[in-house]
Amino acid sequence: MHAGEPMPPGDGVGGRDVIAAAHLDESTAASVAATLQALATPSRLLILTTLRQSAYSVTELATAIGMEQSAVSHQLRLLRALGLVTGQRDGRRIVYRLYDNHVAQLLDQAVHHIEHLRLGLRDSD
Amino acid sequence: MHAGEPMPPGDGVGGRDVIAAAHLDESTAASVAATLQALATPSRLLILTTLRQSAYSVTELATAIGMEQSAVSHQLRLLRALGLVTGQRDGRRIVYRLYDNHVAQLLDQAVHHIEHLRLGLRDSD
DNA sequence: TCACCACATGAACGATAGCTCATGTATAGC
DNA sequence: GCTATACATGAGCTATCGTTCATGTGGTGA
Repeated sequence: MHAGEPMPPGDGVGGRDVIAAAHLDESTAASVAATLQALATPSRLLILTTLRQSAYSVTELATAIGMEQSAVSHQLRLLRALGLVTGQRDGRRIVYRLYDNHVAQLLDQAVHHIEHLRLGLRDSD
Repeated sequence: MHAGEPMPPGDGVGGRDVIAAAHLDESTAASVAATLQALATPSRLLILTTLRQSAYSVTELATAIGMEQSAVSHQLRLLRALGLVTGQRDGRRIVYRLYDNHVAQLLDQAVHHIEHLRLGLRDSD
């Protein structure tokens, strides 16, 4: 008798069933959280969604987003360490792009779900 | 083998094509980032993945995860404000559960993608 | 009504994040 | 070689986060 009922959270919105985030141990939770941190800040989210359209150099990114070069570089370092983007020299520039399709999908789905969630938000309490 | 090419993001795993995180304006980026912040911390991630299995009261959650009741309550307040969980009285307890299926899917897909990403991570630089 | 339980909430504190500023490193052109 | 460009990096500052501690609020049963 935990909480009343087992209550799987499905009221039928999506219908599509992914296997599970079932039961994370603390270390997995920490590592997943660390990667999600990368998506959890406006600046990095802008960097990633910009890179999702096409590859960009650091300066191009900075101007496109409206951040300073140094700030962008710092964030790119982080994103690289997390395996979300890769950089490749081209002359004196370094062209960054998303690491692979998983990153693009993670981005898309996150934005997709969150838009739906925000639509369902009432000013209840 | 996957880091080199351009990448139209529709080809891969799911087959289901979400529209795109295409070009976020700053305010959308901020709001999406705010929601993702909720998944970006070990404690909240543990709370959410626990609630994904079934509904729990605050005290149950606290013991299950190994946090203090106050800390859990603080985080639940945040998660509630973001529309990720809902609470409902049952006697003197308040039973929390995920708000809807979008939350569950967001959780699942995030964990799923990130596990794949972490598998592809080498100790490069 | 009174004690008790479950949860919420405000204040305070240490830790961390993201930015700017200044400087270092690598490539290209002269 | 020298200079300019493009990017990386370290130090430092401020703001914010997540936690704990103490206290408030609401429901329950004697």
